[in-house]
Amino acid sequence: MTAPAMHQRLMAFDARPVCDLFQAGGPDARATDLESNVERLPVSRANCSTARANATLVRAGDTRSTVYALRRGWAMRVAHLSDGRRQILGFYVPGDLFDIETLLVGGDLPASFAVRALSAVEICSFPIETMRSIIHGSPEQRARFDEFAHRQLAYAYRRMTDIGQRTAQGRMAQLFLELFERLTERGLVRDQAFEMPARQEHLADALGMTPVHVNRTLRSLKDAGLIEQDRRETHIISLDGLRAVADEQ
Amino acid sequence: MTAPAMHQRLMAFDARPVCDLFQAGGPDARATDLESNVERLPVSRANCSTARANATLVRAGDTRSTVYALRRGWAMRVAHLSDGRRQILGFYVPGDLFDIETLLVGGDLPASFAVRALSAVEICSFPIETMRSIIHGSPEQRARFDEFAHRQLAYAYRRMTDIGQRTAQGRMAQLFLELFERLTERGLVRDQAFEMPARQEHLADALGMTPVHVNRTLRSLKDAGLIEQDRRETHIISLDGLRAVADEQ
DNA sequence: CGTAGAATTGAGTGACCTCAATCTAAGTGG
DNA sequence: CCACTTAGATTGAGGTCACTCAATTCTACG
Repeated sequence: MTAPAMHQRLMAFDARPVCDLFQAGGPDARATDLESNVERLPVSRANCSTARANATLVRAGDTRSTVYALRRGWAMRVAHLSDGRRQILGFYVPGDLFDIETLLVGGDLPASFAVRALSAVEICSFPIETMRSIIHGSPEQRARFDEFAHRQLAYAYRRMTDIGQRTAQGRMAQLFLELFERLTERGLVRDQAFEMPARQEHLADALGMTPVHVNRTLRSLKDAGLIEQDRRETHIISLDGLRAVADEQ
Repeated sequence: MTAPAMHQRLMAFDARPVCDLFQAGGPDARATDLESNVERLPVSRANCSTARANATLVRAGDTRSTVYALRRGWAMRVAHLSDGRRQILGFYVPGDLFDIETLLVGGDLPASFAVRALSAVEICSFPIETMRSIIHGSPEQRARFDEFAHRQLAYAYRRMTDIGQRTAQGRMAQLFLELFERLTERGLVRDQAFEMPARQEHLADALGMTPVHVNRTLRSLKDAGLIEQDRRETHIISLDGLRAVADEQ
């Protein structure tokens, strides 16, 4: 399929629902059914695909012409160091758009950081030009996108503060609270519990600590009666307690 | 002065040169004279003001209607914790625009993080509406702004990686290299040396370490013959050596 | 000079790391 | 249905990087 033809096909279906993802998702956007927010996106299945855990979705250094929506599973933005160390810059959960920063750079600037699947994922790709025309077409869409960019920056700043200033327990609590909020917006939290495919190893790389220490930190949070973990589910027992730890440490 | 009147006055002078600040500043933008890039901005002096070191330029929680250009001195974006700890999220150097993320949020969302003067500063303020109309008026300006936002995010991600993964020496080297590059773009580097008003205390808060340890880390970099510090000047002796430390540690 | 802010240095401590072993759960093939 | 495998979680012991506290020296500036 030639590039123009693909462009045309994607423009054909109603693109508006996709852009609902831009919405920050206020209280009224909360869904009662798990993943319903994602499921109701009438996206053409043709441009959707799956990838297994650990697959590289966006390679650092590639020039990009696509943005993605994550429909199932988790993904992560990763900075790799030459000696194998890595920093997870952020997690993407179902319903998130990713690599959308591409839209911010005019030319064909290469991606600075990779995006990799954390679990098995189902993603949906859109030509950058489609997205760009959507954004440029309407001030409201533009505003949503701007707010999206602003959010990314705010999350990065908060995580930076966590890693730089907080103890292991404080960082962990902050991360759980962030995920709790984001997943709540997406309707992916039930009874203060949510599915979390991230391994202790991932938490370690996201919070700037070792897997071993993540384990001990989690234990202390469990012993304090703040959280529980069962299988792949994380349960927040005491939201207030977790907030206290997050603030103080 | 009423708000509309102020708006009108600011729209009167040629706003284009101000927006040159949006330019990333490629190799051809390099100036030979110190601060000439900043000095040649024909900005109305009427909306310029000065502040002394440590003054709060943007308070966290305030709703904002202004963006700023930094003409002299350094400023910093700061996240404050309840118990007095703080994380410096980034430094602003002469020629930088700041609090411009305001433009990203449509409503009157309050600023998430404060901006404070690091040294005595001279700043220049613009009503947000002026900036907004400039950006919306031209695709090129819009693209410059987008690239600006993208840069902010990239810097934040890099710093996060530094704090999370690198040793004290690696972080310090990375920071010096970033400042070196940015100040070079602004023509504020001469003989691989630049003026740096940031105290060890500031470096500590930016890199997630204590002032005492910053001191010892600086000493080790000096002893290794990588940098020198004299008065308020920081001199990069071995750019390659510093890069090696930055990459490996 | 005298004073205050900043930098420097020493000594002791603790949070977090490293290395390495063990345990658990969930496949997988016979 | 059960050995076998493997990824992940857990625990222990010991080391170290960076922190805390506190004293001293330097530097700028009135």
